[in-house]
Amino acid sequence: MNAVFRAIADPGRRELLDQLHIANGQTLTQLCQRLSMSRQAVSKHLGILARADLVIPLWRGREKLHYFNPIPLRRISEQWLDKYELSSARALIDLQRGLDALEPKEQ
Amino acid sequence: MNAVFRAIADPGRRELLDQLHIANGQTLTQLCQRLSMSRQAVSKHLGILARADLVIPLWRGREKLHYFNPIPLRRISEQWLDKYELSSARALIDLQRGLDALEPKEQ
DNA sequence: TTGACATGCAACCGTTTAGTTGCATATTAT
DNA sequence: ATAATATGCAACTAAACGGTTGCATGTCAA
Repeated sequence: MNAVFRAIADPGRRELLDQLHIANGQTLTQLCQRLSMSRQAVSKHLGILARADLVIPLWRGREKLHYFNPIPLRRISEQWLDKYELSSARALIDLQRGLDALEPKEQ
Repeated sequence: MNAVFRAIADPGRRELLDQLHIANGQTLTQLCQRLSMSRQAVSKHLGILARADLVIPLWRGREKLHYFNPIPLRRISEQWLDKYELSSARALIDLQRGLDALEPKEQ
């Protein structure tokens, strides 16, 4: 799961996911036409996304079509984010208590 | 929002969030006792988490209590993850189509 | 079969990152 | 007042990262 977190940490790679979200199954050349990144840069980013399973490449002759895979993001959501989401009210109450114990002088 | 993505990209910082999730409002010294990280390392990580608003520090005398703030994660969830979640079925169909157009020979 | 096209690979460079070490500051307790 | 405690700050190092350049490989089309 760490590979996914690292992969989505870069704005360029998130932009890349957005592109595939708009039009799935694009080639490397198509992607770098829209993204004002060099081919090599895009290629490296796609490699990182593929290693994180966020992108699945399919060879079609000399072209490599890139497909977005939503499963890793769902795992992040269910196995990580939700844990904090469920107790977020509790966390905010804790914070409020901390503030209450501190602020009386500042009134 | 980029600061949040970068903040949660590091496993040590995610561990730190987990600690605060278990017990909110801990001090720097308490946190590095449980985490087998040096004090300076934890301190730097807390700085990054605080700059991303994931942690809110409150001074109490010479102690600094650290509170987890769930709001940025909720924003990630609602303004970023959900976009992909909603169209995840579509993405999987696209991928299946790509596979179908390729695999007949491999049967 | 040859030239154009799509991509990969490897070396390199500058910057950022995570982490350490050493010292400084401020607060509490004796 | 002084010693112990809690934290901050600055400089430094090693590794990772994002990006570029140059060349190699494989596929299609004339």
